[in-house]
Formats: sequence, C-alpha cells, structure tokens
Amino acid sequence: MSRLKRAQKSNLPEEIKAAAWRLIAAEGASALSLRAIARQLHITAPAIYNYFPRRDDLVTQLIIDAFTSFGNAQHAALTSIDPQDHVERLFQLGQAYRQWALDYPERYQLIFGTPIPGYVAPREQVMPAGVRSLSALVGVIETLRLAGKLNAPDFPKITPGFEETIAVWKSFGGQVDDLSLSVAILIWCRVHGLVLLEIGGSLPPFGADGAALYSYELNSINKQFIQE
Amino acid sequence: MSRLKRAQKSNLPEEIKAAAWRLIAAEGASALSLRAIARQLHITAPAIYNYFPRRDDLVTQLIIDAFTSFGNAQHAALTSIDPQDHVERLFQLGQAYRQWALDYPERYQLIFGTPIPGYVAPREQVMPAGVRSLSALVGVIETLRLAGKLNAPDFPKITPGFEETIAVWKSFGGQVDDLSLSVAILIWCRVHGLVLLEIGGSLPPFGADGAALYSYELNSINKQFIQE
DNA sequence: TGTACATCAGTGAACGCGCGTTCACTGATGTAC
DNA sequence: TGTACATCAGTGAACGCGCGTTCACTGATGTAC
Repeated sequence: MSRLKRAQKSNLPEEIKAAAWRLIAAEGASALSLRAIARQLHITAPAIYNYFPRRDDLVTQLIIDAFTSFGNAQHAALTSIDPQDHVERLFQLGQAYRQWALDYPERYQLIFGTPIPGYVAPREQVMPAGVRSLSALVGVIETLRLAGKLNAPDFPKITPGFEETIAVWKSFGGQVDDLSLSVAILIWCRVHGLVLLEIGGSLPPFGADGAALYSYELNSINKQFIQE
Repeated sequence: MSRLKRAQKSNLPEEIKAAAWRLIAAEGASALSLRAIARQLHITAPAIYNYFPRRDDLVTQLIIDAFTSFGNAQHAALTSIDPQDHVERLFQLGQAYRQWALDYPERYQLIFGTPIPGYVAPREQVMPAGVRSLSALVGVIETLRLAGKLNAPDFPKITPGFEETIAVWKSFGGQVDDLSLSVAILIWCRVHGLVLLEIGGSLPPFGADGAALYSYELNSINKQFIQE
C-alpha cells in the first residue's frame, strides 16, 4: 500500500510543497500546518518528517523556492531588451514585478509580507536567493549610473553602521555602487507598497485601478530617476 | 473576590483591549487569543465574554480604535500649519504618518498589514473610522487642486464600476474630486510601502536609513505633484 | 435600620478541535548469497 | 532461481498543548419593602 502510493506520487517532497502553497493561497501563511498538508495528500502527517525534519524547514524551503521563482521572473524580464534602453528595462522590470505578484500572491506574501508567527528565517540559507531576486533591479540602476544617466541628486546616504550588511549584499550581488543600491531600494519600496495593497484587495474599496495606477507609478519613477 | 478585582480594575473592557495590543505587539496579530488576554489580566477567559460576545468583536473594536488613533494623529498634524502652505502640509502629514506607524507598529500592522486569518472586518462598522483616517490626506490634495496647483497630468481615471464605492467614500469624507482621491491613493501607496518595510525591519538588511529615505520620498512627492 | 430578593460580573469545569512531534510498527522493495 | 535479510517510506496511536466557546455556579452588590 505504501509502496503503491509512492508509485503514484513520484515526488513526494515536491507534492508536499505544492500542497503547502495551495494552503497558503487559500488560508494564509499562518494557517499552514503539516496535518493540513497530509490531509490534502492523503498521507499521514509523520510521513512528512521523512523529507522535512521540522515544520520550519519546510517553510524555509518554500521561501527559497519563492525567491528563486521571483528572481527568475525578474531576470527573464530583461532578456530581449536592448541593454541601453534604460527606460524600457526599468519599466518592464516593474511590470514583471507586479505580474509575478499577481500570479503568485501567496508567494509574494510569504517572502515580502507579514512573517509567520514563531518562524525565523535562517539568513544564511535564504539570503542568496533573496539577494539574487532583487539583483536584476539593482543591476539596471547600476547600468544606468555607469551610463551617466542616473538622476538622483541629494539622495540620502546609506546609514553608517550598515556597511557590513552591504558588504554581504555585494558579495552575492556583485559590484554595485552605494547610490545605485539606495535608489533601487526606494524604487522597490514604491512598487512594493502598490503591489501589496493590490494583492491585499485594498485598492478596490477606493475605486483604484491597480494596473493603471501601477503603470503611472512606473512612468513617474522613470521620469524622476532617468536623465534625458 | 470577584468584586475586589473589579475595584482594582476600574475599566475591564479597556484593560482587555490594552492587553490585546500588548499581545499583538509581542507576538503578532494572529497570535491574539482570548485565553492569552485573560492570562495577562489574571482573570478567566469566559469573563471577556461579558464585554465582547465573540473574539471577532474584540478584533473589530481594536481596528476601529486603531483607525481613530491614526486619524487623530493625521488631523492633528495639520493644525498650526498655514492652510495655503501646501508643501508643508503634505510634508508634515507624511511625517505624521510614519511617526504614528513607528509609535504603534502593532496598530499599523492590524489596520494596514496582513489581515488576521479567518477574520473578516464588518465594513459598515469599520468604514467610518477608516475613511476619516485618510480624509486628512485627501483633503490636502483637494485643497491643492482647488488652488489650481495640483500637477498630475494624464493621471489614470478611476476604474469604471467602482463609482458606488466612491460614493460611499464621499458620503463619509465629504465633497472630493475623483482626481484628488486617486492622487491621494497613489501617495498613500508610496508611504505605505516604505513604512511597512521599515516597521517590518526589512530596510536594515539593505543598509537603508528609514528616516532619510522617507524624507527624500516626501520631497519627491511634493516636487511631482505640487506645481510651482 | 433590617431583611429578602434580584442582578450580574466573574469562576471553574468541561466540550471538541487542530496542532507539532514521538514512537514502535509494518510491509513492500532491493540485495547478498 | 530461490531464500534470508537489510532498508526505509509510510502508518496509526499517542503525548501534551492551546484554542474558542458553553454552562451551571457563586458571591458580592444594589434595591425594595
């Protein structure tokens, strides 16, 4: 019987993660439970322990997978665009950001939304995928700066004392200027705010159209930060 | 004994809410439980039912209180500023927004962050306080527009189909133009993104200084939307 | 002033529930001879 | 080819826990006579 099931379910760890995503999508990240996953897959909860020694290990894997998926979408958005067409690159990157969030709101919530109570992400495991996911944006800004077209006068400096964390960032993300990194973070904050409100369903009560508002915002960003 | 306790605790409903806020601050909104509240107050859980017939009623009250506190902070920020000094009004409103969020991150999370799983806010109860809390910003933008100084060319129109919800908004927030409302929402999205990342502790890993970044953003908003 | 009674805030036991995790087990498969 | 054995993914019972909610109750207070 157990063998029979294994034949049907060729890849149980993947099925466990898929069920976890379904649950997070349906009930929210804090409703994730091993027993609910087991119920979905018609197995018993202890079976999951063969693949994920603790519940938190599963969550960590989900976060890493989400960052990877998000990072892939970001980098994919840049292929087939002229590397010197800064306006278009930044715009398409922004659109890809929102599209990924709309496609996988549960993943977006898990990596950028409110953390699961009681869960602490192990930084050294999650950081590489997290940094890579945002490196597309940082790279575009850095290219812009190197081309002498980054318009950000009087931009606030990086806080003293955080040089070490920046060093960590750089070790994953390659060479990057402090200013480019800061501008990228600000842009990230802007799109994050819009996206979070849209996937949280907070815009409709105000009659706002997510797509239109978002495109407007991307154009604002372009106008503000790209020279000429 | 029970009477003795009531003498000590002059206002149990208020104490219950205060304990709830403490719990939300410490463990997150989804960790809120009647039993944990009762434990903090050295009473038994059923005692809470005398004041809040269901757990969700308590949550609703907390949300309304938070919106009210937030709304007060917003409106207070505008007193003692020249009504025609649009730049300063918008800037101070923005600073008050962030300051309130930093002072009461748990309240901010509850009303603007990820919703509590399984809880659905009764709109007719929450809407008045919610609308009032954002009406300060909408009012400033509307004043700006009426003075002929709102700079928002080609701003995306309100989505057709949401006119009704806008009507509801207007019924609480007074006369307001669609454009003013839309611009206010976009500004709200921007500050929301920054504030959420800051109180979520997501900025330090990137070496970003919340205060400086936020002020920069407020100035960007002023430059973009206020003419002359 | 004294007594009988109504009120009602808070108690403590109990309900059924779902959770993470442990444990000894089973039984199909693969392997060594 | 046949047999004995090791492996190991998955089972099912059990643990202790915290939760929301119910229920009959208690006992101090306020009130009517």
